[in-house]
Amino acid sequence: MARIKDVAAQAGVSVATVSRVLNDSPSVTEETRSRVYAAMTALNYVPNAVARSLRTEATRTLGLIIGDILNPFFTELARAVEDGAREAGYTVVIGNADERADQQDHYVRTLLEQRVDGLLICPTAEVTPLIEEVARGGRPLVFLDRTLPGLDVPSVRADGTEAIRRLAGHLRALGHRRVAFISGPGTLSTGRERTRAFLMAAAETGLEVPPEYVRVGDFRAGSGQALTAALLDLPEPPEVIFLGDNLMALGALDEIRKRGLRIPGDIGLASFDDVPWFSHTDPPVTAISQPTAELGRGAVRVLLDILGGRRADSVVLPAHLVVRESCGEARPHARPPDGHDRTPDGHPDTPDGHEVRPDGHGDTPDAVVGRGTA
Amino acid sequence: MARIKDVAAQAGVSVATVSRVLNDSPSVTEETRSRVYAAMTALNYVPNAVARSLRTEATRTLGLIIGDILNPFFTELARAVEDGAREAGYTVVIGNADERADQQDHYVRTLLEQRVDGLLICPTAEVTPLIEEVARGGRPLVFLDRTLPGLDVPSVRADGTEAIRRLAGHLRALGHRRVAFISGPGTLSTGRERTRAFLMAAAETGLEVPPEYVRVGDFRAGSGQALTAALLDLPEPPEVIFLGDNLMALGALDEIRKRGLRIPGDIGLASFDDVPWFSHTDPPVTAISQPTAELGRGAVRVLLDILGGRRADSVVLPAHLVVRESCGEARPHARPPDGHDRTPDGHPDTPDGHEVRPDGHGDTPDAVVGRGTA
DNA sequence: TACCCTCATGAAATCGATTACATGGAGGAC
DNA sequence: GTCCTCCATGTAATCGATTTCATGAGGGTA
Repeated sequence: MARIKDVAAQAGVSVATVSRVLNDSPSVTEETRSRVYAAMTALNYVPNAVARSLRTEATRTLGLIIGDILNPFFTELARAVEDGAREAGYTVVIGNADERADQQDHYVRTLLEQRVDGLLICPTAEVTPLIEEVARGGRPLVFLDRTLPGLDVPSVRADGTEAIRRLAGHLRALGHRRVAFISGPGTLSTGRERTRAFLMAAAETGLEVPPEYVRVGDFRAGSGQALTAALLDLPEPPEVIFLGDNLMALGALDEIRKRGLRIPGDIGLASFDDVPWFSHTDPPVTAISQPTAELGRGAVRVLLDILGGRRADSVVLPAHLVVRESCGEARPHARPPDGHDRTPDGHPDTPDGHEVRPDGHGDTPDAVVGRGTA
Repeated sequence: MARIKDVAAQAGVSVATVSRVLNDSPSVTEETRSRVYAAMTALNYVPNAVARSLRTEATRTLGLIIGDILNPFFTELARAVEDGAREAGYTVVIGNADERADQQDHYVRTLLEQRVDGLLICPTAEVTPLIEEVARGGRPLVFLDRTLPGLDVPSVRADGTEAIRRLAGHLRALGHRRVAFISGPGTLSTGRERTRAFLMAAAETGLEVPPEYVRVGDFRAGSGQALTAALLDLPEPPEVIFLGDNLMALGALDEIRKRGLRIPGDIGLASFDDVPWFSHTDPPVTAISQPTAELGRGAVRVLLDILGGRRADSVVLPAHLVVRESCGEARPHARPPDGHDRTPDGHPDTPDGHEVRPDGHGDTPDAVVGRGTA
């Protein structure tokens, strides 16, 4: 493979000049420049980013560690991160923690060895010694989606409190009283926050939530299914089950379908996270939609701010309730022959403040910014 | 950041010795080894993979270029590739071509600059000059899912011919005659092969497929929706529409739902690609399932074979028909109170040879191997 | 013509690891 | 006691780029 030295020889110049051409230095004659370009194409020269990085101490690469690559929320997030990074000329290396702290740490180590310029982490557990070391070491680091307490690391995440409050109101308005919540692990900030928000909203709204109605899953399909089964087997099962993320909702759908129960007639269902196919299930699922794209791009922006030596603020974006039919929204029996059978589209904010959106595509929420982490 | 030189000083040895410890060389005293380890932890030493790669000419990194990161088929594929690579001690850098040849080439260039040890590419278009150069240059390269003609590059892909034949039989058995196909671009091997397989199967089975029933989409939701609309607007619309991939099926569902048509009563639907949520749509979608995990891990294995200097064979794995309800399978009107409302689970191969699988989870198919590409 | 300034270019050090080769001490054989 | 061997360790070259500093040609001015 051709090296810069070969290009220099072919063009009859020094390696320094070739390097200047590579880096668009202004102090190169137009004539020399074109001779160098000619040599590069003649030799099929591909600059060696490894050598460049060794010298410049920069890889123009960002590391992203997500919780679970099979979770569409994280893949959407990853896509947004990639988009933002590419626009800024960065490559992204993705690590899949598979919701395991050891695997998360494995990727942190690998990415540090690879000398990524900065890290975006969706932390999978509580503070590990390695994460703490990275944070204290002052390495460019941003938490995404989830945060860790006690570290001075900016974070970019969504806040579902208001959306959950609206969901509670929606359920109450439909006449439901007994609502269960299957949350995520208490070791994750998202798990804790959603539980707290749900309990608060339930109390405010007057929903009945006995202790056995609050279960802790692991944000994966299996636990959603198992815990749904447990709830359905209670002497007095809930009228509605609210799932803490889209994978557990998938598991819940499996369990409900397996039992031959009808939604929302026999059991109502709602989910945190909105995914494209929620509008195609039987029936479409009422969900809380996170501004995934804005989260991903926002996190890249914050990280690039740190890399650029600018001040980095944490970002909190609101999540939105998307009402569909899975909690008992009226479903017309006769469909009009010519078109929509539900509320028409086009950002219709209903009087009680939530969004009725049969198609599941989002709008751009406004950002709430604050300094550092709690 | 601590360098190998600092560790050497701290441990009172030379850098060569530290390097030997890093690389598990046997010729280091146990006592020296532990002194070096102590120094490394004391200094929080993280080896610099950039410097190592420059010297060893190996990055232990594989490049993967997928067609579209929003397509669950490709994200599943990516996950399988990552799993396989991690087990072998490799990191994967993913590039998202977004189904655009220029973006694909952009990532090829970037990955070459990063000196990945090998490339896995799901080619997004016909042979570009860059791809040809890479192939001719003898760089470790494997095509995944899609292939390109005329290049001596091994490929790992699924063959849907038999599954499509079974789908045709299934449709015929249900009494359908007029079946339309929305294919992928003719520039992609998968688009061409699926069209050819469908036309062959239709002819064999006695389905009516006038030219206006065969449309060419781009494997993305938008085209699935638009082309479904076009088919439904025909003077004599088809009884069933078969979509060439899961994203176009999503678009078709959107269009059908928008028009208030019922599936399968008003229009039947089937899809190439199976995704987890197809069993939760209204109604569950009959689909052709590709052995995604085996494809991804198989491709890594082939690439590692090339890297290890072993002979590399192309791999072709069969796809499977998964019958659900969207083409007219009988749906019970009364559900039993205690459980399943459809065919029971457990790998039931029905007499006519296809799999009836309400849950959408797969089995391991047998591999068909052959030398090189066509 | 002499002097100085500008600017394009080149020579060589450098980044942090690996590794071929050199070295020296311990131990065994005679 | 001498010599040879083996083996743990050290010295220094190397990978391919960037970058600092030196250099010399060319041009403008007095």
